[in-house]
Amino acid sequence: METYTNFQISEESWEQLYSVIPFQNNTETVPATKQRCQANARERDRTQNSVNMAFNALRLLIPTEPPDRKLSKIEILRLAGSYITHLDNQLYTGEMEQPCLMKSDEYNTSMCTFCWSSTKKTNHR
DNA sequence: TAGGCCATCTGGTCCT
DNA sequence: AGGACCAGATGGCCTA
Repeated sequence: METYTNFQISEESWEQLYSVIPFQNNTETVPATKQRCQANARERDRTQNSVNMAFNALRLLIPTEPPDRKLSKIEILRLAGSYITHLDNQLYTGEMEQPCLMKSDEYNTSMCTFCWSSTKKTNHR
């Protein structure tokens, strides 16, 4: 049994589609399928406009080296958590005099990723 | 080629 | 009832 749900179908295309797809019962199956496709479209829209935009916004707040480094979603979440910890450390230890001691896996140093990143920025000036 | 990542679909649950 | 949210499944793309 083939499925026809992997298409993005515009509202205008539905009438055309009804005549092509061999639905068993046009009065019941088609409206249900149409509802499903509408739900799919909403979900697509939600993922693109809500979830992904939120990830993009969060990404902009995370300093990396290089700054435009591509991060996956899981990396964004993990680094955001690390960054919060880093900022928390900074809050309690004062300014950048004392880099916090979280280990950076990324650079294999004893300095945390964000202290490392801001040190590199400073050195470039 | 295997593994990671992502978009999309789907059905279930919750909320208004 | 309909929409939002969520998690699991699936298939495609990319990279080491």
